[in-house]
Amino acid sequence: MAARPSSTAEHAVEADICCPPLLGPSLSDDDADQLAVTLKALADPVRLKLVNLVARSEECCACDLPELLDRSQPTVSHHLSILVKAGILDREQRGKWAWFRLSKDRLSQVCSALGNPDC
Amino acid sequence: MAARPSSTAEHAVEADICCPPLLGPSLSDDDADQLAVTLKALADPVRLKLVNLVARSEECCACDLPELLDRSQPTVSHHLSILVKAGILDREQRGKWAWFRLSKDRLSQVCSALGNPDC
DNA sequence: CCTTCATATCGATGATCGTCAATACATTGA
DNA sequence: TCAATGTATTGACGATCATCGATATGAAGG
Repeated sequence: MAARPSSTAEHAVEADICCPPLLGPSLSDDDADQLAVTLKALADPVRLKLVNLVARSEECCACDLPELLDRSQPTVSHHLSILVKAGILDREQRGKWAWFRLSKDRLSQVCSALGNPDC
Repeated sequence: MAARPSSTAEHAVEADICCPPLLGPSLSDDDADQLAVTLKALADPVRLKLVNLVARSEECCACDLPELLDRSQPTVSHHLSILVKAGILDREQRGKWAWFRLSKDRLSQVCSALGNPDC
């Protein structure tokens, strides 16, 4: 043999109907781009800790975060804006303070896009 | 008032016990770093399409991927090695061809780290 | 061996990213 | 309106990244 390899697994497209798009049917260029944008927003240690802090506290005042993260105020503000732009956090202005909450929908979307492990 | 803001939500740490680490208890620096590494590996459109292709076909020969992804052979090889190093794909050499399969464990880990939406 | 061919590595380049100091903007209270 | 203060934006810098052409590695067949 050695002409051209063919998979030993017969069932090319099978099961996994419950888990679009990553484990499910074909992933379009647009879907891949969009999912990558959201994952990029999460793929940073400082932003993960931000999400974790906000999730644990139900809501967080921006004024506390530079100290908690050991980062400068501009850096924290930068990361917060990325998370808000990605739809992962919601921002609310109260007087001169900015409060942030988790927007759980987006995290659920990412989770199901990665394929529910219970499939 | 205006001395120092305090959250309007009384229950600071609550529920979400089922979903460590992102939505659960405190996320350590090491956990944040490790999760960020895995998410970075996924946070690229080409790599997402790679994972999707492999997942849909049960296994994939590297020889087909440059054409399917419209990328050069070195670029595809580079992305594959990142996914293998991140534990997302498994590599198996068969003769002169390299075959790749999904290592579902790692995706499940990421999914539960992001917090199961069924909480 | 030697050739063929699939894949990996190297080197380079342009783009994006994380970070901070400096500065601008916005809200409050006097 | 002015001073104080919380937050966002700007500008810059070093680091990392995605990409490809050229080249090296490695396996199969003659």
